[in-house]
Amino acid sequence: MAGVSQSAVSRAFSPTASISARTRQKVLAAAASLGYRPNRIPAIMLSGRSYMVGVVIGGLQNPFYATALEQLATALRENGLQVMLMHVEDAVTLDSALDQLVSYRIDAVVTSLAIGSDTVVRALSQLGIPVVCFNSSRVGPWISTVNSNNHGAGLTAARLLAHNGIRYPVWLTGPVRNAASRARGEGFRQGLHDAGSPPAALSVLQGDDTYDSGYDAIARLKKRGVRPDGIFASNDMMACGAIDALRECMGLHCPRDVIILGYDNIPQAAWRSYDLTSFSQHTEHMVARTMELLDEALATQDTPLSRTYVVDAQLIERGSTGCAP
Amino acid sequence: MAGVSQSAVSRAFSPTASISARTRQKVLAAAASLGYRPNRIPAIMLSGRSYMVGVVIGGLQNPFYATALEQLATALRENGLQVMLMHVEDAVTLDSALDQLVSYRIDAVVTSLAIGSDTVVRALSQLGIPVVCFNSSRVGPWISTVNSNNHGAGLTAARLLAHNGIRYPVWLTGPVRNAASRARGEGFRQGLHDAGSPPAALSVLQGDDTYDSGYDAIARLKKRGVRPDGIFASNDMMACGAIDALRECMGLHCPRDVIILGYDNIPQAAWRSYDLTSFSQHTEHMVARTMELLDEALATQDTPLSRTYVVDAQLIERGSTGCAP
DNA sequence: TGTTGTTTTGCATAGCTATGCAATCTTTCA
DNA sequence: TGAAAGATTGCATAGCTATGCAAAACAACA
Repeated sequence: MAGVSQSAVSRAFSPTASISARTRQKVLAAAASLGYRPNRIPAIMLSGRSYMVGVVIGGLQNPFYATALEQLATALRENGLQVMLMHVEDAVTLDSALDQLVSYRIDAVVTSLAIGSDTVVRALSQLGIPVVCFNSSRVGPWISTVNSNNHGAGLTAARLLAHNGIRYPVWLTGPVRNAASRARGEGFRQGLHDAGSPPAALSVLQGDDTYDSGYDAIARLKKRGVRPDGIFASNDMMACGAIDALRECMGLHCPRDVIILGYDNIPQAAWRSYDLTSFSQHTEHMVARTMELLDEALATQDTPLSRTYVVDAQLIERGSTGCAP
Repeated sequence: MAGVSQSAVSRAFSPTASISARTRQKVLAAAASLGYRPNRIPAIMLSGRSYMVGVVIGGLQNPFYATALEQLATALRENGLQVMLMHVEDAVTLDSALDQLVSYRIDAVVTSLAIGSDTVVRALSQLGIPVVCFNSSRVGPWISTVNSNNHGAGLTAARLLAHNGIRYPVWLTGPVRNAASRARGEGFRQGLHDAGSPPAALSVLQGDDTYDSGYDAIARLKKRGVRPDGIFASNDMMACGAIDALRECMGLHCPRDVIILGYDNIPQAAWRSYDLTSFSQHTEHMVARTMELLDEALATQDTPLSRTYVVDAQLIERGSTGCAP
C-alpha cells in the first residue's frame, strides 16, 4: 500500500534504522490506515531475546508485595521489558511455572519466593537464564539477590527495645522457610544479647505473615501467662494483629503498656488506629538495583552474573513506640 | 540425538499427537539430558494465537485489586493462559501500553480500568482483540464487562441506614471517572429517596479511593459543621480513613454515634480496629465469569463478543453497623 | 502370503520480521 | 559534467516448530 518493500516497513518502525523521513512517513501513514502494528514475535525468534521478564510472586495480599510489584512492573516497562506474571503459592507449582516461562523464552526471572527445588535452579543455570531474588537467600551461578538489611534491622529493633527498658521482649516470626524473616530474628536476638538481655526472657511466637496469625499468637501468649512489654514482628500485618489482640485479649495498650515494631512499612502501618513503627524497605532502591542487575545480566548474556545487594531498611518511628504523630 | 526427525520431537511434546510411546520416550530422554525445552514462539507465529492475555490494572495498593489479580492470574494459568501484566496509572500511558501488548500478539485483554481513549477501543476492535472489563462500564463490539451489582449495593446500603433511623447520611465517593463508584452512589441516592429521606440531608464527600482521602473528607465535614450519623463509602480504604477521622477529629465513635459501610470487603475490613461492614464483591464468581467470557471469545475468534455479567455483592455485616463480632 | 486397514514417521512448508549485502539513488565537490 | 562518497532501498535469508500429506511400517485377517 505504501509502495515500498517489506524491509522498508520494518525499518520504518525501528528508530535506529537507515531510512528516509519521507519513506517512513508513507509507511506509518499506510500502517495507521490499515491498522497494522509490527509483530514482535518473529524478532524474538531471530534475536533469541524476547524482552519479557518472568515475575514470580506469591502473597500479593501483603500490601508490601503489591507495592513492590507495582514499582517493578513500572520500572520494567520503562526499560522496554514486558512482565510475564506468575502467581505461585506453593513450591510445587513453581517448577511447572518456570517451565512455562522458559517455553516463552523469557530473558530473565525476578522472584520474591525462595526458589523451589534444586532441579529448577540447575535447569535455569543450564539455560543461562538470569534470576534476581527479592529478599530470598538462594545463591547460585545465575542468581543474584537484592535484600533489605534484615539482620541490621533486627539489631536496631533490639536496641530500641533495650533503650526503652524492655524486660519481656517478644519475637513474632514469620514462616521458618522465609529467609528474610529468619535473618530479622537473628539480628534481633543478637541485638538483645548485645544489650545484656538474658536469652530466656525472649518469647518467640510463630506466625505465618498474616494478621490472624499475629492475633492468634498473642492470644496463645496470654494462655502462657506472659505479659510482654516489647514486640518485634517480622511483618506489619502480624504486628497489627498483635496490637488488636493485646488490647482485646490482654487489655494492654500500645505504646503505654507495650511497644511494637513491624517490618515493611505497609500503608496500613500509617493508619491511625495502628500508628505502627516499622522498617521501610526502600522499594524504590531495591527495584532500581534489580533493574541494574537485569540490565547487566542481559547485556553480558553468556556470562553468569551472581551479585548480592543489601539495601538498608529505614526505621519509621510512629506511635506504637511512643513517638508523637 | 534421539535419532528421530524434528517432527517427531515436536509430536513428543504434544499430548494429542500421533506418536508411538517408544519414540516419545526416546525423545523425552534425549531432551532431558540436553536440557531442551520446546519453544512456543514459532507456534505463535503459525497459529496466530499466543495464549497470552494482557492484564491491565492500576491501583494495586488497594488490596481488593491485589486479591483479584491473584485469583485472575491463577485462573488464567489453570486454563493454560499466560499473564502479561501491565501496570498503568494514567489513561495516557494506557494507549502505549496496549500498543505494546498488541505487538506481542496477546489473545485478549482483561482490565480493571476504564478504557482510555476511543482510539484504543477502535484499534482493539479493528484488530479483533476481545476485552473484558472488571467494574468498568465501557461498551463496544469486542468489549464485555463483569460488574458487581453496584447499584443494588447502593440500594441495600441506603435501606440499612434508613432502618437504623439515620438522619444525616454521607456518601463518600471515589473519583468521578470511576464508573463503579458512580453506580454505587446512584443506587444509594435512589435508596435514600425511596426511604423518604430528603435529598438535602445527604452530604456528598469526594475522595480518591485512598485512606487519606477518606480521613481528609471527614475533616472537611467537621469544618462544615455537619455531624453525620451514617456513612456509605465507595471503598473500604476510604471507610477506614473515615472511621479514624471521626474518632480523632470529631470524637465520634462507630457504631455508637455513627454507622459506616464500605465496599470491597478487603482483609483490613475484618481487622478488629475497624470491624467494618462491607460489600464483598464475589471475586471468585467474577473471575470465573471472566474466564467464561475469555474462553468463549477465544473459541469464536472472529465474531465480536459483547456480553455483560452482573454479580451480586454480598453484605458482610460487622461491628461498624452495630453487629456483634 | 496377499490384502486391507491402521499407526507411525519424515518431508516440506508456512509463519513474519530483522538484517547483511549489493544495488540504486542522492548529494557533494572538483 | 563527472566522480566519489554517502544515504537509502530491495533482495534474500534465517529463525524453530506445527502440521498436511504421502510414504513407510505395522497389524489383522482371510
